[in-house]
Amino acid sequence: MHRSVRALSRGLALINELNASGPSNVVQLARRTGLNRTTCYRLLDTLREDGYVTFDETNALFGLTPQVRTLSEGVSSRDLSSQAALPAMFGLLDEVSWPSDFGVFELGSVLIRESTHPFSPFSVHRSMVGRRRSLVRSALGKTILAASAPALRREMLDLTVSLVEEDAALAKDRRFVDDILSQTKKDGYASSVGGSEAGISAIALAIPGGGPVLGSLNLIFFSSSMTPELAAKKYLPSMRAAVKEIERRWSAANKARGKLA
Amino acid sequence: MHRSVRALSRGLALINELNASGPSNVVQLARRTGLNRTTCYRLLDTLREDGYVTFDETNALFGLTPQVRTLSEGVSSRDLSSQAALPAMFGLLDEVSWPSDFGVFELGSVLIRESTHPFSPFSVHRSMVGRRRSLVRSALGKTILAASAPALRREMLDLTVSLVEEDAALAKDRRFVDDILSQTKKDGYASSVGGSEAGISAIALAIPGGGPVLGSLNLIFFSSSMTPELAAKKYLPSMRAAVKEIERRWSAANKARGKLA
DNA sequence: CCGGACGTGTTCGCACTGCGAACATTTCAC
DNA sequence: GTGAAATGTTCGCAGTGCGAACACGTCCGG
Repeated sequence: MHRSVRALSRGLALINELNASGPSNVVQLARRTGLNRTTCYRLLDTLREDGYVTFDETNALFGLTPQVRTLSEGVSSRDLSSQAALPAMFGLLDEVSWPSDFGVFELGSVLIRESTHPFSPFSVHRSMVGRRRSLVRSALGKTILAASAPALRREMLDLTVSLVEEDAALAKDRRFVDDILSQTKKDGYASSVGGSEAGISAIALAIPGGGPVLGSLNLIFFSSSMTPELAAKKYLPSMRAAVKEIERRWSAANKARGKLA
Repeated sequence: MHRSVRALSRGLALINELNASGPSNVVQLARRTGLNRTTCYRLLDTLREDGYVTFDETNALFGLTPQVRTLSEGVSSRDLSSQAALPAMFGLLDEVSWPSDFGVFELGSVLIRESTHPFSPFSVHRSMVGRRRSLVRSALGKTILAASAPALRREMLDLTVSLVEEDAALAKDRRFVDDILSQTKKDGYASSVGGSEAGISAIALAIPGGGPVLGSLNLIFFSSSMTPELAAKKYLPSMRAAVKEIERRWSAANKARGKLA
């Protein structure tokens, strides 16, 4: 068995933090990552030498350079669902201005695969892709649950119970889950208010895609600017169109793949 | 002075390699990064524990997970020019199917900021963002040169001479540079055949954006499928429309920014 | 059938890397 | 003008991370 390399984990945590919070000074970074301040200096210097980080001398701020994208850029090309989703999400962003995320079920929660957060004038977050949302509390998760066949749904909930500690109780609560299902089916969409973060609401649609549900698409907005009901009234048609387009691209991509194989 | 942390640099090199080449076995990774094989195991195990890497046991292949995008996703949101470019590039991809890159001049060469490579059915490369192209040999670079005012152009070339060893001779060659300018101005676009990679051609347009040139946009295609002249005939109108849209979004974004400041 | 080329996975002792307490200095609020 | 909170640097030592070496499976050509 190989031991793990502490210095690498720590360096990546730093990049993560810089990415999530933007340019920061050393003390902030040290506090938020829990690292010793000197250790931060050393790691940041390394990242700077390698071209991933810049240092603004006048304000003593460290920030990421576009080069960090050499670490991840190729990943999405392997993922057909994301490839299908992102172009449609840009279309949606053009129409409604609010950001949206595309997520898939994985290991008991929803993994966000693509996002137009960085491109929306109303975005609060910097980084969404790779983060997770609750299966039973987020709009993204609830709509996937409601769109799945009962047997598959059971499996998903079981996974949540065993893998996601903070959702285990809710996922076991039959009543709670049934309420999600009936509410979502009645409305035709799922919603959440202040779920992942105070002041932020979302509505979401599942992407059926033929077989087992592909994933789901949400739309994020400020709770103060409108209720989920109003958002649904204004934006559901656009979202439905986006879902349709994702399904179209998805099946087109699959067909192209079939030819190769 | 802080010394640098070798383990971190090595780990990042591994991610880079995985990103550029896709899932690989340990020996390939060790060879390509120049690391000891055991060191690779140790670093990869660390990355796996942290969720950045998966291991396919049956084929003994290591690959990146979508989580690596938590390292970089937020970066583009700070960069207005990229924010303006990507949506337009998706539109272009929809029309022509060939991938394109958006690049800006930096430190004597062109830094690729956005790319639709991962989304094109014809893409050869996995990862383009963050890589660099020659100022004097790539289509992307030549069109920026031709679109810049003489004084600025001189400065750019000087930077290239002093910072980019392999281009220094060409950048100093007055005749060579003049040829680039007259050719590009005559055609209305710049091109390259097999410049960065054998069998790959490109044509490119500058994005003026009012003041000093914003950057440039290229279109990539197989040299065997058509000549640059033919590509220009077929695709220049679409590219020009994309350039227009980028400029539009750019000035809109700047206006919005002005209001905040 | 056997050697040797090439792959995977693991062990372990030691050197040197990376750690962080401690110190010097500046900035700023009150 | 004084204290609280930054930034930036030094340096001796613990222990992390290193990689040579080992064990094993598989494929291929002579």
